[in-house]
Parts: sequence; C-alpha cells; structure tokens
Amino acid sequence: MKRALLIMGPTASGKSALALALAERIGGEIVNADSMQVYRDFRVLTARPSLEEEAQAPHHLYGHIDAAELYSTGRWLTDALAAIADIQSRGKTPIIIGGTGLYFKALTQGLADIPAADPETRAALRARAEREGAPALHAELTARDPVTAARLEPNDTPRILRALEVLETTGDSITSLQAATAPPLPREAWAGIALTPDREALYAVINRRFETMLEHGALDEVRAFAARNLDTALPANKAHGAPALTAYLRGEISLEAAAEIGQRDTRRYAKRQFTWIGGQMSDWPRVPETNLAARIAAAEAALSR
RNA sequence: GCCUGGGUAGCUCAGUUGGUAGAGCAGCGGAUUGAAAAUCCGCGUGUCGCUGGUUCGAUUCCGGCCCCAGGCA
Repeated sequence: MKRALLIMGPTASGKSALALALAERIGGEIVNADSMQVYRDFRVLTARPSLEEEAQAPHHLYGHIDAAELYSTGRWLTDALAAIADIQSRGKTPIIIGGTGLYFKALTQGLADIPAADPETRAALRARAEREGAPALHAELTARDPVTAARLEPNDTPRILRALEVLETTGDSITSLQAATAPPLPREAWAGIALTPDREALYAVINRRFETMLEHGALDEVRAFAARNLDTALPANKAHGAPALTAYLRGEISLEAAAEIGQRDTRRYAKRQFTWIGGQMSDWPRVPETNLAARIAAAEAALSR
C-alpha cells in the first residue's frame, strides 16, 4: 500500500500546480485539505482547481458540498479517510494537499470521537453568545468544566461554544474526551512537506491573484451566492473577499476598497498559516523553493525517506 | 521669486508651556481537537526634514537650507 503524501502550504503558494505535477509523476490522486474549497459555490473566489485542471488527474473533496451546508473538520476527516483508502485500494498514492492546518492535525494526530451535537442545542448556545457575550458563557463554563475553561480565553467564542455543546451533548468535558484520541493515519503511513515561500513574494502573489479572481468571475459567484439568500453566518460566506464583495454589490463600498479588504484578509490568513506550520508541523520538512522541480524533488525525497 | 500652510511610525495624523513621543489603520510574534479562509492572545516598529545657534538638555525656541501643497506674481 502506497504511503500518503501530505502537502501543507499557505494560500496562493502554488499547491494546485504542484499536486497536478506530482499526481502525474508518481501515479497519485489529489485530495483536498482546504476548508473552503469543499464548497461548490465559490470556485474562483477560493482558487479551486479549474475544470481543465481537474480533468488532468483525479480530484477528491473539491466543491462536493453545497454552500448551504455546514461542513466540519469531523466530516472532512471521514471523507478524507474514505478517499485515501479508496485511492490506496487502486494502488495509487493519495496526495492530500491544502492549507487548513486543523485538517492535517486531525488526520495525523486524531480528532476526539465525539458524537455530533444536537443542532438545536447548538443554535441555542449561539443565540446566547450573541445576546450575552462570550465572557458570560466562559463564566458558565468555569462553573461546569473548570479545566477546559482555564485553557480558553473569555473572548474565544467558538471554542467556548464547542466546550459547552460537548458538555450538553455528552455530559463529559471536552478536555477529557480529547485526551484519548489516536491518529487516524499512523506515522508510518504518511510523509509530509510544508511549503514555506518567501512571505513578501507570497503577499505580492496574493494581491495579484485577487485581481485575477475579479477578472475571472469572482463577483458573479458572490452575486449568485447572495441571490440564494442564505444565512450570512454560513462558513462558505467566510471565504476571503466574499463579505467585502457583497458590500460592494450592495453599493456600500467601492470595488477598490473591497479588493483591498479581500487582499488584506488573505495576507493575514497566510501569516497564520505560517504560524501553524511553525508551531504544529515542526518536524515536517520545509520547502522554501517556489520552482516546481525543486518542490517535486522535495516531495519525492520525503516519500522515499 | 514672494506669501501662507505643512514636513513626527509603513499610511493618516495628534502631541510635547524645552526633560528623546502616541492614536487609528497597516504590520509583526504567538495559540490552535469538529462552522479553522473561523476565533483568540500579545507587541509601537521612530535620526520627530537637514543644518547651525541658544540651553545642563532641542523633536519643541531662533537662524539658514531642502522638500510638499495652495495662493500671488
């Protein structure tokens, strides 16, 4: 059975082109590890591979979710493990490539086995957070699950909500549930590399890429999404540039201002991805080179190690 | 050429009745276990245009010069 190749890289670092080249060279199939590229509605805005690119090699978990849905790390892990097993059963190498650090962590270190939260419980907690503010919920968590509360900041709404929802769904502390998790992919079953291009150069690519997205129909995607009248809090609407371009379409800001916001948010995201690589993937080989040949060589070296 | 206003952080600016300066935005560092392109925590990063003078001490006061904007020629 072929080992899986894991490639983490910041946004706009050229992951798709690398994945295609590798797929052809080593007989691989590509599995998406990007939390936004799973949503069907925003192909251009999330820089998903084009139809032509998808035709050049098998792609999995790209655009397979409707933007009206709530995807999650847990669902991705299930989908990814199934895709990996499927690919390996056909004698191919799974190439898991993306920029969502948490997805790679779930794959290589495990995700606590916690049953899905009841949607109504979840909605009620969210409404409370909206009304009362995160610190109030944090105070409640301190009373009910002091160990978890102690490691969460009072303003960290999503994590506080998650801790409370797990408490209500399972009756257990999320911290104790998280303690007993095993890696879905054993260490010997995968090799990973992290793309670490020069940051200034990457920022320039990000800025340029956003302009290109606008030229290739990003606004049409945003317009179509807005026309669906879905909840603006849906995760798909968190795609960089989506809220700002929506504001532009409503006439609230200029297109230039919207582009600047989209570019800025993308740059900030890239910075956090670098931080993730630095802190969470300290043992993954770094690949600072941006030319394809060097990257392919680094990937092959990692696989043969 | 003359007059007026201005030159302070990457940007827009505030301020110091003389004791080497602070806001917003941008940026930087960090965390990250189920909506993660999310969320949170932390950090001013500076020849105060240049140059003389006065002063214990000048970014601040005075002189000269340079640059920018507007006005008059």
